Amino acid sequence: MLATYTGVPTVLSADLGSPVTAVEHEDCPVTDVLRRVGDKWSVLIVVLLGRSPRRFNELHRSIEGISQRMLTRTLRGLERDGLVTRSVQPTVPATVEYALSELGGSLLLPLSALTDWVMAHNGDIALSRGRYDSQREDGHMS
Amino acid sequence: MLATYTGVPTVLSADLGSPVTAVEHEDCPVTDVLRRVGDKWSVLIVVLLGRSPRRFNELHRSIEGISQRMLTRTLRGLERDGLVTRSVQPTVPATVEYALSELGGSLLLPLSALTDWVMAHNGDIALSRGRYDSQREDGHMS
DNA sequence: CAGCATCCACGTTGATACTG
DNA sequence: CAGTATCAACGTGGATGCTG
Repeated sequence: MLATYTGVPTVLSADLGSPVTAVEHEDCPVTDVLRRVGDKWSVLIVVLLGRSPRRFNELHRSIEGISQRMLTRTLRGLERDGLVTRSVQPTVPATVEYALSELGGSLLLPLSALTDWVMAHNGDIALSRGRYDSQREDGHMS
Repeated sequence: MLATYTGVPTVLSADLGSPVTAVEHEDCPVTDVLRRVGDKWSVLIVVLLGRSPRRFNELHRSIEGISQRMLTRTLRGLERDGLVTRSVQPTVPATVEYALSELGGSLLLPLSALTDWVMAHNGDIALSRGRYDSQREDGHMS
């Protein structure tokens, strides 16, 4: 089931300037997607919509703690990038359904690779943090 | 070369509360790593250290535009999580070498999955943005 | 129901100056 | 060389009130 991939990570063979310039870093499409993935709500919304399409308030109720403003903003961003589709039914009052696009669906796979890694190494990270933090608090003598 | 994986993305089968509570979202180790991956410098530093270990100022020169403060902060964060190792040579003045740990190296694979996805679909995203933006500016009539 | 507009708090990042 | 300390700017996210 788990193919233990042994090749060289492609990030290591990517062509980077030396030094990496500020513009290169800022204009890089990867940087761009990483920012999106790192924001507070995008991934959660993508995952939820990956399970089933939902209307605006349905989504709002699915996520405790998200403000209306941020739900709107995040959905607009995802829609703009083509990851999410927005369809308005001309009922009164209006009904709007959000769904994952094919592009958005394809993002779930690399996303899963990342979340699987976290679940596998989460314990190591916690241990490392524990060690690091305890070394500072008790005297941090050389 | 490219194994077209057809299984169900594991993020979709992950157990989530309904609604997802604020605490669940905040305490989730995945959320945590996503924030790190989404910050401005972490991934770049991980990739650079994945190519070769470097000293502090070496790293500083490798990345145009990063401030000394942010380089320090980012390295501390990566070290705390156990992704990067820091070794001090007792020379005068001190020499400090940073390197990717085994854990950090293992992160390069899921990271590559993500960056590969971006390189493959970058064009789609750009097109979608173009369409979205032009629809708003020219009159956005119904 | 599905938003937008406004104002505000906070966290992240950057600039600058200084140190073992 | 490899940092720390302080202050300032900016962007993200939240609260509240209003609307087609």
